Amino acid sequence: MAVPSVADRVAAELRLQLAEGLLLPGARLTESTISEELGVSRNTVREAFAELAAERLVVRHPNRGVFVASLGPGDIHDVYTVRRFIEVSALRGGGSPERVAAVRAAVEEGRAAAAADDEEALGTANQHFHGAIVALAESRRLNTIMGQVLAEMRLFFHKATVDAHFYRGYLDDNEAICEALEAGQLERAADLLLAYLNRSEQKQSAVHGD
Amino acid sequence: MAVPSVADRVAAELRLQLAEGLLLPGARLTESTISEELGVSRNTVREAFAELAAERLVVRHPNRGVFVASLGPGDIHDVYTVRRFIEVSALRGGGSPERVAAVRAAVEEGRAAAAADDEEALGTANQHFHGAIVALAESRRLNTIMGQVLAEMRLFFHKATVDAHFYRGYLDDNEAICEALEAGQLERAADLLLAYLNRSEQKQSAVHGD
DNA sequence: AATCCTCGGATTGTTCAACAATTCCTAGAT
DNA sequence: ATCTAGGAATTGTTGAACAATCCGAGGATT
Repeated sequence: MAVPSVADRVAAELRLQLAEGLLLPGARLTESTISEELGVSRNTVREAFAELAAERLVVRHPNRGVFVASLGPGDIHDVYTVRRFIEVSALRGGGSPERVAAVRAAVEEGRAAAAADDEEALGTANQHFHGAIVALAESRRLNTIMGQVLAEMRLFFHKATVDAHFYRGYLDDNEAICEALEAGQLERAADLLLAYLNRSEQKQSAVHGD
Repeated sequence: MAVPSVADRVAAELRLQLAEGLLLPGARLTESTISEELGVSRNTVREAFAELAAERLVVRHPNRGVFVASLGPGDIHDVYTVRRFIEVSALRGGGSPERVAAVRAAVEEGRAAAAADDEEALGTANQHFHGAIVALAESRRLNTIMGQVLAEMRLFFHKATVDAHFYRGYLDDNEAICEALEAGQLERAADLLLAYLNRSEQKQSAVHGD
């Protein structure tokens, strides 16, 4: 029951292609093309665009069309500001044992990916880790906000992952943060996470525009 | 230039009616009615609905229609959780003199409204106050998130404002928080705000369902 | 009387076709 | 080289149509 609407499925398909890196930032999405490509009406594509635009994955230029969102230096800082606010607060608040276990699971997922030399899996494991931190707060709204932010970041992380060992250095950070969390040293964990985010932002803005 | 699209104008009109309390939570919005009422196509109304649904002002029940969002007890707690995370972090981070001045301005706006016995204005002044706190962070994304949260709250605050002096008690809280901020006592300001939010949540969940 | 069933009526989900408005590109004129 | 005028292409919006789904009102059954 409760089959997702066609518009939702189109949006999901586009989200997938965006995450996959098939559609690069700045690329144009023409309604008619997608319409016939997916075998749906132009109007339905339009509704899907509205969804994606609300999630900031796509930008609408009136009368010009929709384009894959491309984040400038200002946006990168902005995204990290949101992450600092939400993730650090969540970590400082701690969480139930199950939620803490989920954080630990994400760390192990990262280790496994590193052992298998799977950079792709390493990246998603890292995102799971930060998602699990926000999930500590048990807030539906914060979870969706974080989900959108992570989706936004996937958009321009593709450039970064060219550097094979990009996420490698984060493994120990995650481990340390997780240990502090498990030990109940919330302030310390929060400080570690904050430092991590600051470093990550610097790296990112170094890779991208100035 | 850059005339907003018709769909945007419809969405804006509905947003207005929602904030105004003309459309109460749970009310149904039929496409055809709004369509002829505003003299636009049903398809356009549909796009407007997509916008509002993304802002959580409205919920879509598949094949049943869209309804004005109504927040249950869990949602109230959730909204306050988001506010605690974002507002407190923003306050703790301080801001530029101009942004601090904006917070002060919101406090004075509240005082003026109280002097004029205008409960309506008092409510919006209070929202300006909290908006100004988030604005300290100078983050576009945090501002829009906060805007959506405040819009969500306006939806069910109408019940509360029946009590004529509901916001009255907040005036001194805001004053104290603002003074601490101006004095650079950020931790103290953050503590005050946190206490305020906790009290406010209790009041709200007392007024609404258990 | 209460429950179940069926059948219309109404509304949503989706498509299609059309047209105005706008942008972009190109070719020609100055 | 710059400017202007067309013209093609795309978006924005409308209107109508139809299938799918939901809801309520009676009727039949126990």
